[in-house]
Amino acid sequence: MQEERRLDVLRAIVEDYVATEEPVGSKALVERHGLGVSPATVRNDMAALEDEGYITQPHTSAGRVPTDKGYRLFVDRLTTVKPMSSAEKRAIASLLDGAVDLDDVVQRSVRLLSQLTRQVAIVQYPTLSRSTVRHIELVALAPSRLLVVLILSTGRVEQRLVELAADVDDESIADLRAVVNRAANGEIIAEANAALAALVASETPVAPATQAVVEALLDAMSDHRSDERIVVGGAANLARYGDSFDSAVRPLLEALEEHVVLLRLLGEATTGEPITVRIGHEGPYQQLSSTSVVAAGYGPGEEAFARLGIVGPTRMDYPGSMAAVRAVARYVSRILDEA
Amino acid sequence: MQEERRLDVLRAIVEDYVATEEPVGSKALVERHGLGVSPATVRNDMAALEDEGYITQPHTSAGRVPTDKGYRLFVDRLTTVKPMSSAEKRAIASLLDGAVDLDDVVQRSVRLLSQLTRQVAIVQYPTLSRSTVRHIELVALAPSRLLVVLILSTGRVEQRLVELAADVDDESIADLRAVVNRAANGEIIAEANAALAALVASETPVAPATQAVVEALLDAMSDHRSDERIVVGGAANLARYGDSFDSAVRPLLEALEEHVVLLRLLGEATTGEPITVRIGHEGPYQQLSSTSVVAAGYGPGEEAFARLGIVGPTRMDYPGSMAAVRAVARYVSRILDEA
DNA sequence: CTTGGCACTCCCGACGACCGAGTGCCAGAG
DNA sequence: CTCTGGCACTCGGTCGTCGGGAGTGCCAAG
Repeated sequence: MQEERRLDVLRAIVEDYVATEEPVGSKALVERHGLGVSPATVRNDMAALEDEGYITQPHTSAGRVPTDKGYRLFVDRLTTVKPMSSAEKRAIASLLDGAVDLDDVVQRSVRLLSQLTRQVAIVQYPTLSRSTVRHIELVALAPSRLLVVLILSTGRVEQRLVELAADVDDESIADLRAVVNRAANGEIIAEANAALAALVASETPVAPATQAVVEALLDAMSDHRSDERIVVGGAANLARYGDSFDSAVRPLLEALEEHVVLLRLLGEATTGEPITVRIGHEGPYQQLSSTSVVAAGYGPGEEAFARLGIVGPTRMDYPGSMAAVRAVARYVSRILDEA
Repeated sequence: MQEERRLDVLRAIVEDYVATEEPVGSKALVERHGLGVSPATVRNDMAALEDEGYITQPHTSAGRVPTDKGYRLFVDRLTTVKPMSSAEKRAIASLLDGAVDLDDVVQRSVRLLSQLTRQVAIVQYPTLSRSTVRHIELVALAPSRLLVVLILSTGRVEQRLVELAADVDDESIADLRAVVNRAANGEIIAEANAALAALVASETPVAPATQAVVEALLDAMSDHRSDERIVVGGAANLARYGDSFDSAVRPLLEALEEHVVLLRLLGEATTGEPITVRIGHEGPYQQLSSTSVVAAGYGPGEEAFARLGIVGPTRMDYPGSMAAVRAVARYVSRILDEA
């Protein structure tokens, strides 16, 4: 009974603090939220919550502010992700539906996320590792010069230029095209990789052209650069941080330049929980101890191909952010599914 | 004679103010720079400079600060672009030489520029308009679904997905491929555009597939998005702005999100002056009246394909920035020349 | 367990004084 | 005519003081 009210108090503190950015006191709390008790009672609850480490006061005799632990409890137990309004859903759908290619999808998603949450948004390009090979095309640019084009299920296209020692005719190119497509098409990258490697190993002696093309394909598949690609947007929202410039904005601005850091922030693409929240010090970087990350995996089918999310101050609107991230992740997944 | 000393005073004021970020007074000036006159003399000169609008004082009886007009005079007449040290040149060369493709060149240039100048760097992708068509590839993803791939001489690859009303067989795809390649290969974009358009116009009746593919190609060629593509880096340097957060950082952060704004800031790629400086209010945006832009065109050959530059506070190190921008523009041009 | 009362703490903004850097002006020297 | 030293003046920034007010913790009573 009292336990329940305490949680109500914590929720009220979090909501008020997020809204006002100021430490919240017992009196203001009972006024703004309709908890039917007196300030004194709330004070007792606050003292208990402080003992348990959910809130603190910046100075003796000021209002209370949630701790990271408090936000954690709030996110885990005191809030449900509120679904987007149908108007918002329509806006999301219409904005994303106009996308013409993968780059465009990613760009639009970043923009959308940052506008919805008014925070900095991050979208990782779909990684190669879980996608499947849709088609391999060989184009003869010159008699001894092949363009190898690898088209993946996510819509990514990787290309490699191959110089051959000797000229090849159209027929053998067609043969080779058929061979590599038979080996790799429809397979996920890892399988395709193995199949192509086996192709070279089994064939004796290996034709030089086959050798060269397969090498180019393996190279294209293992290319880590596309795994690491990340797009950031909404940095202008940092301007709203107001105070706490040095403690929050500066390290975050630096982090935004380091895509490796961002990748770690987004975390691993897990198949379990659809949405992850990292609050303040829970993240891997001490300098970002006053920022939180809300992220989700996305991708066609069941498994997560890549991640997207937002970064903001620990004092942020978690329910809203979570809802936005989830919604965008779903729509993007759906679009990738259709493509 | 006195005129000359006045300009010395102005130069000293600009240099000191850029270094210290504080209004500079007559006494400090004669101490730090070796002008062999007394503070009182300098004061007279300052009064004259102020009358002419080159400097102002923030409050009565504080030091002087250069105006935009003062910076302009400084840039035009009081400074020469100092060449980079050979160590810096080597660093630039080694950093840029490792680039593997166009994307990589652009990425590295941004990073380099922002590190050299400690400002926000902007690099525009080379525009399509001057590049030539290297190859067009059609890939049947499904019987009624074609992937159109356009490969340009600059290394850019544009792709479009085309949905056809009816299925097409491999043979007609091969025919179509041959037709469009014959029309466009080796031509610069404008010519290719015209040739393809003529293709559709001459053929009667136009096959629906041809129509659709040509439309996709025209779209890809005239796609303004790749003209507008811009990469920004070094936003973390904004954190050093210190004061003037609202007046300078906020609008700049917002501008960085709007690539159209950045394009206007970089200005037109002119063949004349190799390097342009826009100081404060000289730019097209009132909100950015306390930021300056140093930019230069770059590209293979004589004519500028695209632009790159830096954006920073009006109170910035112009000689250093100009040197860095010029150096990077030259090296990038050279690399594109070789490729 | 809740509530009203009460004394206490301490942040914050206003007020005022002081200090010092910097200026403008003037009269005198070169 | 130009430069210089002197001098009075201005004014922004800093520091200490000082209430006001919001908020707290504790206690005794319901």
